Order: sequence, then structure tokens, then C-alpha cells
Amino acid sequence: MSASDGPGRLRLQPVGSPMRLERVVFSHGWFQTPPFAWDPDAGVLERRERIGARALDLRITGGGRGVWVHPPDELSAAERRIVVARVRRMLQLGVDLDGFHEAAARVDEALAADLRTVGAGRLLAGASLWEDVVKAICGTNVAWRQAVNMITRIAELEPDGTFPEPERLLEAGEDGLREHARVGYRAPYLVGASRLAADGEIASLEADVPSLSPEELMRRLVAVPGVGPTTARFVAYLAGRFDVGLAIDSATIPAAADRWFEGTRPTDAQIAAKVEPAGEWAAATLYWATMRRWQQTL
DNA sequence: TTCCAGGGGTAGA
DNA sequence: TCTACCCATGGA
Repeated sequence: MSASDGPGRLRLQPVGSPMRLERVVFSHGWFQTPPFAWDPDAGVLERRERIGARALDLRITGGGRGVWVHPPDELSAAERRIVVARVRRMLQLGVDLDGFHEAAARVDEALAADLRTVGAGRLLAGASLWEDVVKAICGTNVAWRQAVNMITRIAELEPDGTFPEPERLLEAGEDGLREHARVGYRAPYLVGASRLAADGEIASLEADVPSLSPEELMRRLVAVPGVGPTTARFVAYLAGRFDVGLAIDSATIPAAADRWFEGTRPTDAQIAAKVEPAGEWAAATLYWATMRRWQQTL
């Protein structure tokens, strides 16, 4: 699936349909949160990752038939495997979007045409489910800019600049998370999630994601403190599972209202009925209807 | 001041 | 299962 090409450079290929790096980056707000950084002029997604004992600055470029990962120096075979696995997760290179645009067209032809034009479909995920859970909890019930501030301050807990291990959050404790990261009432949720992660349960769940039924996946995700149905669905999408139902949040509703209900606030049931023709891609269709609107605010 | 932002937990019905 | 209420924070 990937091959080394040139000194230290790694080429990764997506399953199924081609991709555009920039569209994955702008799939939602993660690119604004450390350890991600987006260089718009160079079109480079930067990311600091801990590989074994060292922290490396990865640069990710390209799109279409493949993505290039540029490590700062030569990697061992074992290090390459780790880098490839993480970047594949971040860019959802293993998610086969075949049929998505056709399914979306059954709901909204104009939306589907728009998604085709920009090559939308894959989402930017963290390097791990743990990272996605932390960031998603920070994104609940706050303006996105505020969530970015929380995540940025949480990231400061890891001295080497990589995404913090759960132990760093446990060391900070509820008081530290409140006072330093300003996470407010989310502090006990983050500590609870950190305990699960430190016990290996989040990694275990991540490993099980492909084999779980939608119901079981949801059951295990909402068992994480601070993760309710909406957040669970969102992180499931990031893990490549769009079959867990619709994540309807405060951004989805006005987006659906504008696009499909002439500005009138729809009920959840009305939204569900609207996207139902997309079948297995209903959640992705709704997601992108929301995000295409959000992207216009960038 | 008051409202509310990419919700979740809880008690009570 | 469903609803009402509370929850820290900070910008509008």
C-alpha cells in the first residue's frame, strides 16, 4: 500500500477514489488544533509525532493518486510502519468512498455536484481515537474558536510538542485542566476519559472499531465520560464508520434549515427523513451539507 | 445583561 | 424512553 520513494520519503495511496489533501484538511476544524498545523501557501500539513523515543516533525503533501510524507530524516522500517499507519488514519486513506457522491445525489443533486467538484469525502482525524475523543469533548457546547483554545492549552501539557498522552492529563488533574486549559465542567470528563485511555481501553476500542456492530460501537463510545451520542457519532465518523446514525448538533440544524427547509428549523426526524435516500451514506451526506456551509466561514 | 456555541449527565416522570 | 435543568467558559 505504501512504498519508500527517495531518501526518507514515504508515498501512501488511498483506497478507492482519489483524494485531495486540501479537502481532507478542511473537512472540519482539526487542522487548526495542535499538533496539526496547515501551511496554506505551501499546501503542507505539518504534524509532530512521537515515534518510539523521538518526536518527529512530519510534513504531508500531495493528493490525487497518493500522499507524500516527508520525515525530517531517515526512518527505520519499524518507524516507517508506525508513520504510515498513523497518517493513513489521519487522512482516512483506508476509507473507500465509492458510491458516496452517487448516494448524496439522491438527497441533493447540487450538494453532490459540489462535493464531486471539491473532491470531498474523507475527514481529517487524529492519529488515534484518544486524540479524537479529547478534542471532541473540548468541542462540546462551546464556540469552535474556544474549543481550539482549550485543545491548544491541553497540548501544552506535553513537553515534546506531540499530542499529550493520557498520563499528562492525569498529572494535571481536574484542577490543572480547569485552571490551565480552561476546560470548565469538562475537566472531570477529560480525567475520566484519560483513565480509560491510560488503562488501554481506548486503544482497545480503536482496534475493535472495524469489527463492531454499529450498536456495540456506539455503546462503547458513549461509555467514555463526556462522550454522548452526538460526540460518539462524530468520532465514529473520524474512525471511518458512517453507519452509526446521524450526528445532529447545533451546526447541523441551521445548515439543514438553510439548505433543505427554506430557513425553517427542522426537527431531527425531518432531517433524518431528508437524508434517508442516501442509505449507508446518509450520515456522510448530512455531515458534508453542514461542513460545506462551515467552510465558507473560513 | 443576556444569550448561546459543532452537548452531556442526571433526576424525575 | 423522554424531558427539564444544570453545567464553566468567553464572545457577541
